[in-house]
Amino acid sequence: MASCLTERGRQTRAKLVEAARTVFENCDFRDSRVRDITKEAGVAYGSFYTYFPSKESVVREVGMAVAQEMMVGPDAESGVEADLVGMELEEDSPQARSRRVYDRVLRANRFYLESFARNARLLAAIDQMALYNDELFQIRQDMRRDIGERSRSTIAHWQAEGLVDSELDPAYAGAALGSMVYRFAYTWFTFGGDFELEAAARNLSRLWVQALGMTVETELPPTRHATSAAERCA
Amino acid sequence: MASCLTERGRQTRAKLVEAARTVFENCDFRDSRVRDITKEAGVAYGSFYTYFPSKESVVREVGMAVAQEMMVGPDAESGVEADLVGMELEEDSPQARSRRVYDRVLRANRFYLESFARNARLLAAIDQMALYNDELFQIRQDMRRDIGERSRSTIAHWQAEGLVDSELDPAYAGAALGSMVYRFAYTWFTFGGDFELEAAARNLSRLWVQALGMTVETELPPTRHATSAAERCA
Amino acid sequence: MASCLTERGRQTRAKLVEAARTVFENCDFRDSRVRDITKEAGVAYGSFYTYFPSKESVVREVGMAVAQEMMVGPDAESGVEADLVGMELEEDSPQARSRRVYDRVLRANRFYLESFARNARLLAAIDQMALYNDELFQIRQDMRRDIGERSRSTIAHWQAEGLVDSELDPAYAGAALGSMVYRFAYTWFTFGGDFELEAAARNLSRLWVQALGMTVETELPPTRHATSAAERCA
Amino acid sequence: MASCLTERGRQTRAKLVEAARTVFENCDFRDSRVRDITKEAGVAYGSFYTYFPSKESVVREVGMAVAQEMMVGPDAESGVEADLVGMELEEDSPQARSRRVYDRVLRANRFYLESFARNARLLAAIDQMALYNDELFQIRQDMRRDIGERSRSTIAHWQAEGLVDSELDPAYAGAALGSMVYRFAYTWFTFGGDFELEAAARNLSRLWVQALGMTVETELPPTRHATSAAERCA
DNA sequence: TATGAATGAGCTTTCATTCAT
DNA sequence: TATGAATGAAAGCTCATTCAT
Repeated sequence: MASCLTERGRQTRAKLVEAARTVFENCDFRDSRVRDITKEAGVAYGSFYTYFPSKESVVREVGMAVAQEMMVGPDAESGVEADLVGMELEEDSPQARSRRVYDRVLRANRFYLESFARNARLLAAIDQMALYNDELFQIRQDMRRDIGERSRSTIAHWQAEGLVDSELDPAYAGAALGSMVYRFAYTWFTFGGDFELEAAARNLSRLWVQALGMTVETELPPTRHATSAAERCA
Repeated sequence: MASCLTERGRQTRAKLVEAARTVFENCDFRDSRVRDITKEAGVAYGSFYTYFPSKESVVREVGMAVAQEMMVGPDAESGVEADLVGMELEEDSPQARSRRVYDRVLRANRFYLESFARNARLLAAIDQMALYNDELFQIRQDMRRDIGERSRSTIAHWQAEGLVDSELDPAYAGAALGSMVYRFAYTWFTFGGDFELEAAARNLSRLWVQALGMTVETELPPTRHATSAAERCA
Repeated sequence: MASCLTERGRQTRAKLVEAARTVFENCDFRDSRVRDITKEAGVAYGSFYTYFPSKESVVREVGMAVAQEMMVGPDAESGVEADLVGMELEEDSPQARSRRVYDRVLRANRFYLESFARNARLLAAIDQMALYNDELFQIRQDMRRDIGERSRSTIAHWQAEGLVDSELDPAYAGAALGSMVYRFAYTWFTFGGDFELEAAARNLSRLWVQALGMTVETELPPTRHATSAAERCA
Repeated sequence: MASCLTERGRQTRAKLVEAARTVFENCDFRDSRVRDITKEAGVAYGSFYTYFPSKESVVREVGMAVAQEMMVGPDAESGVEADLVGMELEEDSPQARSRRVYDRVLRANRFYLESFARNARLLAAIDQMALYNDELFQIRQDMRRDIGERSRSTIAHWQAEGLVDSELDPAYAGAALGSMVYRFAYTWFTFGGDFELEAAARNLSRLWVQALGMTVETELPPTRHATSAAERCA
């Protein structure tokens, strides 16, 4: 596709895609006008249709790009599984393993929250579009299926190793924990909330591993504990 | 308001609200035409404006009604806290308390999932509309703040009693666990998933209490364990 | 028409006509809703159509009523001629006659301005409606023809008597002087102006008779002369 | 503004303005549909909104253009004052001055009637729109104020020179004589009338100067005098 | 390719009129 | 008669898409 374009054409196209991202972040794509995109890109109105057959098509392009971005590095959904693949090969004491799991989970979640922060508006937009855009719906569902399967298998492995509560169904647990991280981030960045990134990553990770039945040793006293101390004694 | 209308008027209005619900479930309210609503309700186009000053206003009405429905009974967001208020008054052994917490959490989550199942499409729609409808945004944010505070205070109490991991920040934990249940349900009912209600409720509840550091005794072997058994040995 | 109605019916109808007047005074009849009229009248929406086949019809009724009112007493258009009919029968010196003409003109104009003040909004509305309402156009044109003819004949008589400049064409003069009074009043009451009724009547009348070539003896120093004195010497 | 458009755009815009003029002449702007204008202009419906943000805005444009046209040359309202500015500098006998005043008044009125004849429908329309269009109302009122002041000051000067009846209040006289000419023209061209332009100009001018107390020497026997001769003896 | 004017289907809202009670 | 809900034909405005230059 890109190969059919001249250099100049490729640049114009890129400007349009970039502009579309910006515009979609600021207002729902239903409220985004082709005019807004071309203005943002600094190209003529008509040029949009030189590169895209319709407004829908640019949505698809942007949507897929964002999905891709969230998928690379730590996992797109829970921010955990992708990075954990292969972990079970290492062998040592349960405590040490738990600790290492926690560390990785923490790293993954930190990364995920950072990514999310950058793309929050767009992710929300994409998620929403999936509700009425068949193509995005499909992408979303595939992603989900994929991630679900990976989570399930990872957790199942850990169960086999006795690292994780065997009472849990790995399919449910994977979906639930992925949901936890995703929705926490979504809510925070969409509706606002008095949270900090590091504290969020630590708390989410702690909940994550404990939920599966692992124990986590004490860390430094969390940042915001002081505030809740008053409450505890009230 | 309803008192200003004749019986016939009240009926027509009700038909319109009901129709709006149906329509909003099937397509985004941006794609919902006033025509769709009146057709669904079986009334003339103009009659819509006899009862609502604008399309927006019926959204508000439906949105608030749904929010109300989800708020009654167990809590709207996490499906847990509302039902747990007052629990800390009872006194007995930690195990017994944990058990009782788990039971209540389970009951709350079961109820929540059932409610969600009934209103899934609409809830998704409302959630989405909140992104570009100021009024719904406000409702949503208020709900969230309210629920967040309740979760936080419940968890803080449990921490004070030594029932819950004191390392966690109750504000983060409350938001995260609420997100887990909400998003699990949302995803399941919106995008589909091979889950069962009872199993979902049990798994979510187990994750919920364990995440907070409580231990839960073994139950009957979960329904779907057989399936994953093969996996465990693979 | 009225005879086909019961007493109660006649009252309701009257209330509606009165309400229509009020409404038309406050906003252009195109902006007046049937709803406004029935609300003002304190009757049910549907009752309007019990008495009038359409919104247009009530306009006609109100319009004709107002036209009638302005026609009685001194003349509708110039505020002069009607009252002057028969004057030529009296015989005496030109000065005395001029004086009497002026007095009558003054009286007529005073009356006219007073009537106009009461009905200004409505008169403006009617005048405007005549532009696109055939029936009112006809009424207006007939009125005009009638008045024109009367003015013309009065002035022609005075010319025959040597009272009025024989150089003027009575048809043009009649139309012009009628226009002067009408438009002065219209502008004043519609767009506002720093005028007083008595001063206006005196000035208009003086202009009126002088325009026709009659001389008017000096009166008391006019009210607002002081202001213009400064100007005169500037 | 016009500079932002391509040549083609300028043409289309001009076609629309012209079409709007035509349409407004034939029916009240409330009855004028955007569709009528575009059809008259021979362009697509949507093109209207390429050049005007609303139906209202084209009214403003047309209204101001017409106001401008009537303002240039002799005065917009009375058709007199503008042309008379500076006259008082010349010095000679009262008769000669009166004569010159009359000549100028005549010239001004002739011009005014000619202009009015060309734009009659539109002027009526604009005048009417001013009743419910705030912007036009303002334009109208400003014009009026401006003209009123000029008339007043001119007449005041003449009074100081002893050329005009000092009994009159110049503010009233200015407004009244302006009204006379305007309304005579309006009525004639709107409702019809058996008048001729030259005769109208002469009669109006004679009335104008005589009203102010100036005397005008006899002219050639007026055109239509024959007709009224029969009357005079009747 | 790039441009921006041209197009018209489609949407919300209004409101005169009708009609069932 | 009185009532007020029901009706649906317009109308203004938007904006994705097309097209001529």
